[in-house]
Amino acid sequence: MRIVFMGTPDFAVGSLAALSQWGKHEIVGVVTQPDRPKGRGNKMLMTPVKEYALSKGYEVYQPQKVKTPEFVQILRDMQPDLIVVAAFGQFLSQEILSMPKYGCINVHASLLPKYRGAAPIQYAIIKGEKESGVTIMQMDIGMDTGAMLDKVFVPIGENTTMGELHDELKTKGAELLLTVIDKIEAGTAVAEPQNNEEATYATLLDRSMERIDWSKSAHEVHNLIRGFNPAPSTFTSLPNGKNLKIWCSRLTDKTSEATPGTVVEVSKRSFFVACGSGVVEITEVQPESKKRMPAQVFINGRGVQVGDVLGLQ
RNA sequence: CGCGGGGUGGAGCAGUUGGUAGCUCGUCGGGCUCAUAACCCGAAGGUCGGUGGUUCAAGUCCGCCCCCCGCAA
Repeated sequence: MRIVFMGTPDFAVGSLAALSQWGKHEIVGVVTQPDRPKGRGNKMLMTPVKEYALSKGYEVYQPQKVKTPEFVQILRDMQPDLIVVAAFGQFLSQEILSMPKYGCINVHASLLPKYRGAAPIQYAIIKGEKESGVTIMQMDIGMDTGAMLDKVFVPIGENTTMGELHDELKTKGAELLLTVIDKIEAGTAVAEPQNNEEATYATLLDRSMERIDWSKSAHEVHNLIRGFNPAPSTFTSLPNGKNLKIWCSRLTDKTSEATPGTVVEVSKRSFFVACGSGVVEITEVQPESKKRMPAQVFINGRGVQVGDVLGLQ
């Protein structure tokens, strides 16, 4: 069948690459977000999906809005039998949803109806979930509200980071996508409606969430740190007023009455910070203007001492 | 030309008003120990990012270049 793929970040590349390598169906177009100025120097950067699509020689489209009559016509000219969407970042209109013979399906990185929305992988970890997964659904006009076609489950360990979970969901999601497409083509796919009562939302991440609130519990702090690793990462402030990114932590069974944010112990390999309840061990950091480094190395350079209080500014 | 911070032995840092380059760790050798990421003794290892310049003298001052990073979008 003729497939149009819509996606933007690295997560979507997993699905596009799987379709490409599969080779069973023709990818007649790839739609992704427009290039935007990003990073130091504000250079224009293409999306990961565009980069991959170009390397495979696919036609790439980057409309500001797919809903415009102009782009809808372009889509129609592609004569898609199926539209596959993965972390695209734009809403589709009913006109587009009903265009392909087999409809539009979405690869979503959570166990719907939980964590509908933009940042499902981060939220699953921040909320301390023990399990997440990928859901493939038929799209409808709502945000991740369509009937579910299939799911794959992935366990989340105590120290699993967002990056690790992301990579696993990307792979598992891509595999699942191929089996679902087979079922759709064979007419054996079964769509199960979502229970809206159980829906939760993973709203867009907000910059202010990156600052660690040490008055929260050690579990919450640890979940935030690993949920934001490797992006956008969390930070706190040092006594000298400079910021310190916190990349990696471990839970401990220590306790402390010290003010939250206080460095209560500095060992050779890491340092320990008091939280609202419990103590977290910090194992990897990044000072301003420096590369990320193991806490051990930071300590060697006299980065922290017992008694320092983090997060005061 | 978005704003800003850095490049000093393998790593992370210090280096004051320009005048023999230090610290913590690692590495190597030796010792102690049931043992160790612990402790003790000793050793190796640096043209101070590059390039011009000022000076009797530059890691330290000035110009240009290269690389790295934080913030903002």
